[in-house]
Amino acid sequence: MKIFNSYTNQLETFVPRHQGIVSMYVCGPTVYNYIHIGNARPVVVFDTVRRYFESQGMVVKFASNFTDVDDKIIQKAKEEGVDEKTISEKYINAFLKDVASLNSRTDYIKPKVTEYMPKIVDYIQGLITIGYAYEIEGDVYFRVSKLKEYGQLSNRKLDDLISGSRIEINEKKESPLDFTLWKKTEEGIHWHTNFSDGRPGWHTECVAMIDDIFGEEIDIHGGGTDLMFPHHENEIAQSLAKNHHTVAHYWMHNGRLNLEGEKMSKSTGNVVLVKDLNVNKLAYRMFLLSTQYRSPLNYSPEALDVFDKEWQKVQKSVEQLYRLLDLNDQLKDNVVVNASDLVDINNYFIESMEADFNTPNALTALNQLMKAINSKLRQKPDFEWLNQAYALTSKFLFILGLDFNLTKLSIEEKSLIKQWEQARINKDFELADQLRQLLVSKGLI
RNA sequence: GGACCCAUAGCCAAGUGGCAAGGCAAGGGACUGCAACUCCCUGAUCGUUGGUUCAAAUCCGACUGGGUCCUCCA
Repeated sequence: MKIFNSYTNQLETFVPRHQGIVSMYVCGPTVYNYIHIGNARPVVVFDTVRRYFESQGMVVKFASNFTDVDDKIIQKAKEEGVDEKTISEKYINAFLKDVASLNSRTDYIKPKVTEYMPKIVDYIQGLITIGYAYEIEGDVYFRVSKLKEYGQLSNRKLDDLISGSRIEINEKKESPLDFTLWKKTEEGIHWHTNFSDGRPGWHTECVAMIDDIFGEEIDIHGGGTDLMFPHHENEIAQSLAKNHHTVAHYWMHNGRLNLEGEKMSKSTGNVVLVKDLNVNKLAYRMFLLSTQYRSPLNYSPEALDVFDKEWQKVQKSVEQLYRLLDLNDQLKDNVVVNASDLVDINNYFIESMEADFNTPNALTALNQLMKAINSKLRQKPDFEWLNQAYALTSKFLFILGLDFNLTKLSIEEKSLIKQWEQARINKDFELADQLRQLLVSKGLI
């Protein structure tokens, strides 16, 4: 398995710290609104990464946070005249619902800032103790100049950062690059600490959570490229200071999703929400996987329509295959795939995924498989081959997160389908058309 | 202003030194009781321009055109 490591800026062979176990952390949402289709990209990308490792027999320990303390949440709470918890709970639930609709797993560790406050405060206190942070008038800042590695991840030099800085000069800070760990405030939800009454900056939560959940370095840290600087750079800075390592062995960053060529973000209002997508959500997932995760991806309704059709084709082929096997009582479990054409397709699929999760090529393999199945469905049934093809299809769909439920036919349904087939053989087309209409209305063909 | 990325057929998109995958659209054909579905065939001097090499979409330089980050953002 090769993974492009953003920290070293090169393709590297993936070796987990502990054999057979993969630890992953992905930066999660700030919960003040419904997620848009761009927010869904890292969710789907890293869910697919997780699914692939699991399909290879590895145990994946996966965590992703909820930022439930933030200026925007406080502002929203004020606007709506409710407390912050009401807002964050509402949008955490909405997030999980949207994630599930994209067939991304929700069974992962979900730490919240509000539940991590003592550990975040301890983390900050620890940084002060070792001289990597300082407190001024109740605010606490990280002392960036003390860390010569700063800028490695985002490939920046300290001098460039200072000269190119558009950050307003904060007189209190020692250097404009120093970032806030704790901010003194009495507005909105806040906590009492030795430094002041206030709340944390947003860079400490992830490292404090990773420290607590994983105890040591993790294998993979994921997130969008836009988080590289400053957020991930600052995570690394804090971790280097406190733990002398860079949090993760592999840093993975997914590219942005643009809307009709324009940047999409909640703050500009230029958004399409996941819950408002009017196509099958799995078609949207397929669209997201149709481009390599590191490349930018441009969304347009027309582009999505293509995958809506693609998805329906796949769905139809898989259903037909399943129905045929079911109708003939030929469905089997634990099928070994050894037909040479299927083995070739499987090899291509696996090679693609092993090459830094090349999902576009994995989708090509899925396409080849569908084509092979469609051809075989027109021939005299070879149930051995068809069962193998079904097993392979199920595997591909699981890994890509495009799996969907198929239910076995009842005896009555089987009988109906057989009657329809017989009517056609008998050239009783009036009866055949009636039966076909009935079967279509039941969603069986 | 500083840092960085991208440019492959009408559209989407793989390929990162050895004759340019795949999908959509388009055209042709096959199958079919009618439908729908499906299958087969047809398309590229890889943005422009210099260079390195036996060999370049792929490496290096310049140019042009897009985009990202430096501020909240996934």
